[in-house]
Amino acid sequence: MSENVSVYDVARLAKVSPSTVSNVLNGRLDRMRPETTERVMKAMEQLGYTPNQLARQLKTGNVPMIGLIVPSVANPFWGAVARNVEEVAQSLGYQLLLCNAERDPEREQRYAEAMWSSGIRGVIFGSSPLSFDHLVPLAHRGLQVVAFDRQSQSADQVVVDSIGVDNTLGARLAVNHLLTEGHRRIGFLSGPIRTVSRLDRLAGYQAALKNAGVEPDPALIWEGASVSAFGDIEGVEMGRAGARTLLSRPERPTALFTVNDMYALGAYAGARDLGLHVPEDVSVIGFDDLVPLTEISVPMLTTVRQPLPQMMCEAVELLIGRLSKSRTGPPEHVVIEPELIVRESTASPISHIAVDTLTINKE
Amino acid sequence: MSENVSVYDVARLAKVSPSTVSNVLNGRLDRMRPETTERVMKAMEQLGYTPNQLARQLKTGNVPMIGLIVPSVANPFWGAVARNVEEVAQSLGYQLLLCNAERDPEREQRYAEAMWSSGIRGVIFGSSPLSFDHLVPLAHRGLQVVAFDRQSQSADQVVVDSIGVDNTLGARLAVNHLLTEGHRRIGFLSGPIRTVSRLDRLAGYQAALKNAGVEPDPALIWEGASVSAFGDIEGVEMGRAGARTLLSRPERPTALFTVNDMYALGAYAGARDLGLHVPEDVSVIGFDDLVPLTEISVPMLTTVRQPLPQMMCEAVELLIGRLSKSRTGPPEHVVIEPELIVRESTASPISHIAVDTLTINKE
DNA sequence: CTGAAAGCGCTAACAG
DNA sequence: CTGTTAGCGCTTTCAG
Repeated sequence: MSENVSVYDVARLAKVSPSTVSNVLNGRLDRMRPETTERVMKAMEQLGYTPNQLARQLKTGNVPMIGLIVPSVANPFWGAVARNVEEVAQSLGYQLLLCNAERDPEREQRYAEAMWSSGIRGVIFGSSPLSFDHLVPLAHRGLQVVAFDRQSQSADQVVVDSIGVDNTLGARLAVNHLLTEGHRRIGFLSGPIRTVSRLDRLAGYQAALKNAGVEPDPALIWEGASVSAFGDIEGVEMGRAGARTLLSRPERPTALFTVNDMYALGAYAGARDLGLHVPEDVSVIGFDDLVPLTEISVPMLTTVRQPLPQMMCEAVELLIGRLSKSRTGPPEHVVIEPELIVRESTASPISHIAVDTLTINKE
Repeated sequence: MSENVSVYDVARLAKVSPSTVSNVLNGRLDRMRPETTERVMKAMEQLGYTPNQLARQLKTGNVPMIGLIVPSVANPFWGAVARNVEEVAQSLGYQLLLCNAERDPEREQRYAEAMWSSGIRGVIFGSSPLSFDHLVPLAHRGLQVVAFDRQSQSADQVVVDSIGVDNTLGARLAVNHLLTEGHRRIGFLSGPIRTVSRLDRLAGYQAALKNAGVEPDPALIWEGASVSAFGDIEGVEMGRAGARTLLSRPERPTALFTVNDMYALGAYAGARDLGLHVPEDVSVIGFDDLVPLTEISVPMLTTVRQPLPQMMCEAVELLIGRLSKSRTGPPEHVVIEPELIVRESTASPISHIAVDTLTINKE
C-alpha cells in the first residue's frame, strides 16, 4: 500500500536533484549525461515510482483527456460512437471521460462544468441539443466543444465546431428510394423532434415528397413522446408503437422512413403485430446503419449510413487541433455525405413478386 | 478566456482569508457567521469562480472517479454495462472513466496504470481475463478492483471482489431446457474461451449433458478464433460462421447453445444461410438477454438473463465501499442467479407442430 | 550539465 | 469565528 514515492525520493537515491528527475521524466535527455539518465531510471524502478499526474496537471495545466457527452451508451449507436472516439483519442494520447446525459440540458451542463473544473478543456457533444446556450459561460472561459450532428445556428450565442452527415440529404436519399420504388404514402417515424438532426431528417423527408409532387400528409408523421429517462434504448419500443399507429390508419402508408435504425427495427415488430410483412406489405428504411444489427435483421435493413469511424476521427482531430492551439479561427463544420445502403426491407408497393423488375428511374 | 480565479481572489474580494473560502466550499458553515458565508458566496459569483478540482484532489488525495475497463462499448452488452455503472456511480458522487481494452491484458494494464497515476483508486474490470497477475503491482499499491463475472482463483496472486451470475448454472438452465424439449445433439458456440465466464458456461453445458446421460460430443463444440481487434461486435459474425460449420456436419445438431446473445443472433443468420429455420429445424438459445434485441429478433430469442442493473449496482457499491474504507476484509464474491427467459427460438426437435404439447419433466 | 527555489490552487492544522 | 502557514508532487526559470 505504498503511495508516496516522489521525485524527491528518486532524486535522493540517484544522487541528483528533483529537477533532473523531472527532466528525465519529460524526455529532456539532451540536458544531461547518459549515465545520469541511467542512474535516475534505475532509481525509479527500484522505488516503483509512478509520476503523479494530478500534480503534473496542476502545474502544467495540461490534462490529456477529452469528454464525450452522449444521450446513453446503452444505445448501440452511441456505444459505437464512444468506441470510435475512444479509439482515436487514445491514439492521440488522450483519454476519454464518458457521460450519459439522457438529452437533459441540465445534466449536460453539470457534466461539462465538472469536466472543466477537473481541467478538461475539450468535449464532444453527441446529444446535439437545439441550443448551446447553456454552455455559453463555459465556452467563454475557453471550453472547446465540437458538436456531433449539429451546426451552430446563426442565432447561437456560442460558436462551436461541428461534424455530421448531411441529414437532409440522407432523408431525401431514403425517401427518393421509396418514391422510385413507387411508394406515395410514406410515413415518418420519430421520437421527440428536438434535435437539429431530427429536424433536418424531417425536412429532407418533406422536401423529397414535395419535389416529387407528393403533398406531405401530416397524419403520416408520427412523433412519439419520450416516456422514460432511459430514453434511447426505447427507440425500438417507440418505433413499434409508431408503426402500429400509422399502419392502423384507414389508408395506411405503404412505406415507413424512421429516424434511426432502432426505430426501424421497432417498426418491423409493429408491422408484425398487425400481421403485416416487411417489405411485402410495408417497406421500412432506417438511418445510421448500425452494423451488424442491420445485417442480421430479417429482412436485412435498408438504411442511410453514417460513416462513424471517419466521422469520429474527424471530430476528435478537430477538437484536439483546437486544444493544441494548432488550429484557431472560425468554427469549422465538417459535413459528410451519407450513403444509402439498399438491403431487403424496401420493395415496390404494387407487388412483392415484381419487386426487382420495375424500371427504376432516379429522380 | 479567464482561467485563474483562485480562493485567494475570492478571499480578497470578500475580505476574509482563503481558509474561510475553503470552509464555505466544503460546507463547514458552522464555523462562521451566516453573513460571512453570504459575502463569500457573493464574491464567488462575482468572479465566476470555479474550484480547481485538480488542486483539491492533489491536496486531499480524493479523486471521485472510478474506472471501467471493458472489451468494447461498441458491443451492446458492454454498452449497457457502462450505462448502468455510470448511472449508479453518478448517484454516489463518482464519475466514470471508460476504457476499451479489447481483451488485451497489456492494454488493461496500461489503462489501469494511467488511472492509478491520475488518482483513481478503484476500477471495475469487465474484461475478466483468466488471470489478474498483470495487476499485481497495482493491487499491492492499493488499487481496488472488482471483477465482473469472475471470481479470483485460489492460484491468483491478488484477490479482488467480484460480481457475476452463476455461469455454470446459467448454462445448465439453458441446456436442460433444450434437453427437456427432447434435444440430444446440442452444439456449443463460442469465441475464444479465455475467460472464466466462458469456461464456466462450457462446463455447465457439459455437466448438464452428462447429467442427462448424454455424452458430450467434442465435435459439437465450436470455439471460433478471434479475428480482428474490433473483436466484440463480431460475435454476430462468429456465431454465423460457427452455426454454419456445426449445422453442415453429417449428423447435425438440433439445437445450439451460444455463449452470448450476439452469437445467437449470428447463429440465426448461419442457419438461414443453410436454408434452415429457427426453431423448426434448429433451436437456438443465447446468454445475457440483451433487451430489446432479444425481443425484436425473429423469432424472439430464448436466453439466460443476467440482471445487469442489479449487478452493476452491486459492483459499484462493492467498489465504493472499499474506496470509502467503509468495507474492509476479505474479498467478497457476489454471485447472482441467472434466469432462463423462454421465448420463441427453442422448440422440440421432433416436430414443430407438437412443440408445446410434450410432457416436460424438469430434471 | 545540474541544483535551488518558487509556485500551480487548494486544504487543514493550529493559532488567535 | 477567522487568519496564518505549510505543504500535496511536480515543473520551471534561473543560477551555478
